[in-house]
Amino acid sequence: MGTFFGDTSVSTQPACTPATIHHYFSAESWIEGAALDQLDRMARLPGVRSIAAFPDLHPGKYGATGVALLSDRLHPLLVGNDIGCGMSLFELDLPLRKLKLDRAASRLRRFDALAVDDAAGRLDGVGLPGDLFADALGTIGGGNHFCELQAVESLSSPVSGIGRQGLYLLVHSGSRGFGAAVLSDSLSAEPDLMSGLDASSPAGLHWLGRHDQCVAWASLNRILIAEKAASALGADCRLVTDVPHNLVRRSEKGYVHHKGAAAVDPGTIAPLAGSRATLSYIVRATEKVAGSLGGISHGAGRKYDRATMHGRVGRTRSERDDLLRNAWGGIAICDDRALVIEEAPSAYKDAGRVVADLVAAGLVESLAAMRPLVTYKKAVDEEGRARRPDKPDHRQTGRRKHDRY
DNA sequence: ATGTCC
Repeated sequence: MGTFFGDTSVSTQPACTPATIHHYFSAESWIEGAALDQLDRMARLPGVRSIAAFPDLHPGKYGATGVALLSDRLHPLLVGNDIGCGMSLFELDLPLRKLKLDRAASRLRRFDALAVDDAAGRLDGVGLPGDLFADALGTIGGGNHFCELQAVESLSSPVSGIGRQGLYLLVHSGSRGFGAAVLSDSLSAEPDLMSGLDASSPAGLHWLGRHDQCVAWASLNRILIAEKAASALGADCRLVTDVPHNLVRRSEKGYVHHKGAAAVDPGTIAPLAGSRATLSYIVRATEKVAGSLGGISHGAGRKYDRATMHGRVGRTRSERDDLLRNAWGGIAICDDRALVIEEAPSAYKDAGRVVADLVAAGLVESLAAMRPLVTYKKAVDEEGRARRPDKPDHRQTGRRKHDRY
């Protein structure tokens, strides 16, 4: 399966008028040329009417990430494999003054491996089959996914559910193997998926139905991750806001595809993630998001791709250790050496710059800045295996998949 | 992104 943008067959199709591309970023936000090229290609895909591009725009596998795209055909490739991926913010019933950072970090070190209590019942509770990828439910996954303990660094305006003395969990995760299976099934059934699907065709209806399940699954997944993390800390958590950024929303105008663009409505409170060593933000969408197809940025956006990061940072053990601490005394938990490098804070743009562009465009008001205290990425056990609950290990032979610390 | 290609 090649990536679509290497295929010239579509760009030479009889030209319909390319969709309008709206840029919601300023000259101060550096945008990679490859991402702008991808936007031009996306604007020529069948059925695409208009595109909103946000300041965290960066190149992706099948198209640029950081966009909302209105189309009258469905484009599963533009949503990608992690259907339903999003950011959820939770408030802990544990005050900041009671936090012992080192103890919290050691408790969180084990939390991802905790089993979910009554996964089948929880799936059933949101209208999903009780056996739907139940083993993966409540797990964070890899790549840029995380669960982060945060405190308020500054509060620009009062927000219900957010206070200076509180502690918060920001969870970034998606639909794990489920979304990946949905995309791969669609690719097998329709090799020319780059042309999109008629939404009323059997394949289109099938993808939409599975998509809706992924969105519900991913949302539940973030809740269960937070519940497990809260429980590891001896606390309860309350959902403040849940905002997906990989999905399709139906509108009267067509299908709005979100790829790494938070799906909001006027008034939605949305997290905008920085990195494990920089501030994240809480913003509120304004009325003007109707003009940006209901999209805003969900994070800082990548500045360097994963491959480029190798060699740039983390050459020595001590450099890698430094990558796991931040200026506020915060700690990142990541036993996977490659992930430490690929997700280094310097791989990301400045989330503050992203917020400033969105504010300047009138799309959001900034409510709060949040500092990272403990960022959970991945832990491995003594044998170098990822911590997974109730999973027999089939990888005992050969060398370890991940280097340990 | 992915119980990720063996």
